[in-house]
Amino acid sequence: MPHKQPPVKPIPDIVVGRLPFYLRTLRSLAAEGLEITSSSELGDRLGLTSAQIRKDLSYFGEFGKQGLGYNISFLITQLRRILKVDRIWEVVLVGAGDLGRAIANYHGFHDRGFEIRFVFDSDPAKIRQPLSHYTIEDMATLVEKVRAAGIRVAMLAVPASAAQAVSDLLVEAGVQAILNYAPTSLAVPKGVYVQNIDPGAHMQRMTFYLEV
Amino acid sequence: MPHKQPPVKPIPDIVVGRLPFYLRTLRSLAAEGLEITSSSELGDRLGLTSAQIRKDLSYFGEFGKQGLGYNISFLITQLRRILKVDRIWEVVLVGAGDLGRAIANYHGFHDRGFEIRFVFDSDPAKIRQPLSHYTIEDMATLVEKVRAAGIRVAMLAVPASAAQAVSDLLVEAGVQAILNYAPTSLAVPKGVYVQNIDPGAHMQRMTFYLEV
DNA sequence: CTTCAATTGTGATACATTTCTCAATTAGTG
DNA sequence: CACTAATTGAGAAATGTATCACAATTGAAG
Repeated sequence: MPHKQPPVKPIPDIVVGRLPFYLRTLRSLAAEGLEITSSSELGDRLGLTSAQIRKDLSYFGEFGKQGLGYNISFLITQLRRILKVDRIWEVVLVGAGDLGRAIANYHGFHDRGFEIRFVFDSDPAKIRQPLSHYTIEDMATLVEKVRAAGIRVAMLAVPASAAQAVSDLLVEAGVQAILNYAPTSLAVPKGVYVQNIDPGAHMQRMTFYLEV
Repeated sequence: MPHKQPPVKPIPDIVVGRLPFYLRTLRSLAAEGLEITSSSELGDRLGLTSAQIRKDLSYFGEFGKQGLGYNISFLITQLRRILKVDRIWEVVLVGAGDLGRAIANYHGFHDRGFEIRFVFDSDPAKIRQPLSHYTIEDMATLVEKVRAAGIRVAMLAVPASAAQAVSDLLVEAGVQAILNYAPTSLAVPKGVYVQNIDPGAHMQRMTFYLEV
């Protein structure tokens, strides 16, 4: 009945990648007023098999009760701890174009463990202008400010042509995790994690399957 | 020396998912004025092994020349054909909030095979307002208009709470591919493809790896 | 108190994906 | 024309991931 402690073996990255979706689904179940769920209910909601969900969770411990299922709020707590979002990470947003603006105005990150602390842009016409409840700052001051604040997580919403240069600045400033919205590959040193968001790539992945 | 014809065996979806990134990288090489590349150059740019790139491409034919590499513009042509983006797909965008606005203003989709044809929202304050060079239309008219236009691809940029209902409308209208920006799982019938974009999930995937 | 239905966690198995390796081919060089 | 260096395509091997299947456990019902 005691649940085992943290990772003993390396966790497959593909498993890590599913955990945020488990967490998201659990929160939505909680919001519906449920207290208990099962691997098959989660699987149905997520389009995965129940076995996969149980196996994934088993990398981290024993969170369920045989015959009963999982206590939703307990599992939420565990997943938040595992993903290290049982705290708020300060984030730097670079790029105050349409996308940067949408990101700055989006209030869904806070619940998931993130809070934008700075917004930078290099366009003189934007610097010192307000954006959401931030003030856009000069990208020339990025390294010092980000480093001084100890920020380790960034969102990159600049044009592809500028992305690598900005990425280099972020790394120089001590950033270790970059969510890259620019449709280009970033070269970063070991120890820096990059996740890419490329809607065009997703679109093209779908058209492959459409009969013409 | 002849290159083989289209898929003879089922192509792993994970391979399909990488092709858009190969295409993106090839276009960027072409933009740099290069005419020839190799699997190792592509691999370096993409952070993949050369063997993986050769193996992936080999599902579709023989596009390279031993000793020489790949002709960039030829490979671009082939990938565009394979991904069926050697044409323009008309797309319906649902949701004219900050994100919908950013999507409507983004001009990067056209080059990759997509053109927004309609923008819908349900907010009376937005209906009939201009957005980029579109006019926001009443979501109540979505099914008829999308069906009449024969549109098969959608982008969904509405709040999570509305996403499933809108998805149902899109499916009813004949849409077969949905790029879902809402942080919720969609239930769709077989034959409808969904790709999810969830920046929060990407962020949480990265924090897992950060030492505290 | 026994039986039952539900459900977990996990070892074993099956399946999928990546990497390795190398024969074959190519263009360039002397 | 022979040699060399570069590079592909693909079978074989290695690795990684998902599914299966079932003992163990739980709470509820009778």
